[in-house]
Amino acid sequence: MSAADQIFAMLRESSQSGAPLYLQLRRSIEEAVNRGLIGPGDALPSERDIASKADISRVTVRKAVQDLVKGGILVQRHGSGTFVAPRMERVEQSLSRLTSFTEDMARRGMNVRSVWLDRGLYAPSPDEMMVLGLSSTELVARVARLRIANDTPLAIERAALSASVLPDPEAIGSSLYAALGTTGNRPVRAVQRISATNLGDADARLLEVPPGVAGLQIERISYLASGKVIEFTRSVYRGDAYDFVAELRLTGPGEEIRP
Amino acid sequence: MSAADQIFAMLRESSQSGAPLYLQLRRSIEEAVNRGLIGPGDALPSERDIASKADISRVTVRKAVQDLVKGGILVQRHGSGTFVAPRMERVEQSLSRLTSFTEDMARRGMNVRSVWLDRGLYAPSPDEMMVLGLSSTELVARVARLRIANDTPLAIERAALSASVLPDPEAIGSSLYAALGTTGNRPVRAVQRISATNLGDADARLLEVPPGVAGLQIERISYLASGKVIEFTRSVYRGDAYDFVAELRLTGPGEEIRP
DNA sequence: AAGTGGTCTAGACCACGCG
DNA sequence: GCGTGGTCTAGACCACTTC
Repeated sequence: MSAADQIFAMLRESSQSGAPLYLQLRRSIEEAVNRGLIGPGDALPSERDIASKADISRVTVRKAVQDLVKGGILVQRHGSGTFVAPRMERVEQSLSRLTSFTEDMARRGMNVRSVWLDRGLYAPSPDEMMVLGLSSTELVARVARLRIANDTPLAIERAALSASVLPDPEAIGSSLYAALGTTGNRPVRAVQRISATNLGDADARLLEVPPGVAGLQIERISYLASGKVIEFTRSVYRGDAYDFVAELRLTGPGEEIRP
Repeated sequence: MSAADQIFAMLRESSQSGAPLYLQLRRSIEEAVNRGLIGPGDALPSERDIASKADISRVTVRKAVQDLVKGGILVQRHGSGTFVAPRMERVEQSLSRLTSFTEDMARRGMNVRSVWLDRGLYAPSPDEMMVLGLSSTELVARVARLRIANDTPLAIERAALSASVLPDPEAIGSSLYAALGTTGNRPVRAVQRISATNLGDADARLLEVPPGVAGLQIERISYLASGKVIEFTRSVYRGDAYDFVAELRLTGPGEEIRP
């Protein structure tokens, strides 16, 4: 009995449950993956094969499979087939220290590179005017990068700075902060806001995941020692590849704590 | 021209783009919402109406609408209709202080309550044995709560503690930490790991969101002053309702920073 | 009872990949 | 060329809400 046939066996067992067919099928496939009957990289039968063997329509098979693709369990390659998604080892990043993406990854023995998505001077958006304290006649420097580790895209970083501190975005080498440091504009403090979002089409394509999977959305505002805002960065991280780690402390004795 | 008709106008304009029909329709609806032509709470035409007016099949309409539901733009109520999702004001939570959910929300003037999902003593899972340092003959106390603010479910918290520090989980009042404090077992420090995930059916139902929307998954390990692990909590937060805020600092002078 | 979303079907054509 | 996933159709029945 082939591994994939286990799926059909489980399906038959659940066939009197009254649950929708696509749910029964979805659970059967999920079970087969969780039990290791089919492992990462293995191919599933084609949608048409599943449909005919399980005696359900291809539309219904697709609904089950699509759900699992969006959940990151399966991956589909147009013209090629449907496969169990490779297990992704997650990367941890500290939430209490300003660290370098490049160095962070290098310390983990990962091969890192970036792709420029955008570098230039623009008229500021209302958001940027507010946060960076720009007037509508000033310009904003935007730099956007796709961060890649071991050939896996991990994050999209879109930074905005006043053009007065970064008049020539094209001149940045591999490090934005190094460029800022040469003019004494290196941030010493930042505040980050983290939330979850379903990735849109554009971001999903860049990060090589199906649209709709969960991602971490991060807004960072960086400050100079003087307290002036220097940088406003909006980033999107792959939810399946990233863990952010934070340490919580009691700030004083006698503090009330009831989580 | 009714507000909803704007959708069809936009659809006709994009009809020569060559893009898939469901994408054209999805974008038209998204645009109408973003431009405020239809606001939160407003009803969309029924799937059948959209299908006939736009001269496409209902299956295709459903694909477009489903995508927007999973993205949190629309909500559907079985038997009632499809509506623009109400704008959710996000709640911010600090990532550097151990704070109380109840107090945090009360400070914001929100009405808070919890629903117990589980309270009891169990044989520990391998995870729990590892983290809490239990042997397989010891028991683990599990307490799980659904956190609700202003009648909106915000989070599911599932805590695990050694039964030796919480022998009677049923005896907890509204505050786990208060119960721990009476025996001198109140944590003073915690480490959190944050990631993003698509919510599964069970969690999505509890949080009253459609399955598959993005949520924040948080693992917290809490420590006593002695350094002993006291609590292991796995939580799931609604991604559309929560922002976690962290402050980053340079830990010392001369530190390398190149994000 | 009428209208809504939820599920399901059988069949079609297109776009992509692989040998 | 052949098999794969990607899109689309027209029609059906069920389950739920609302009147």
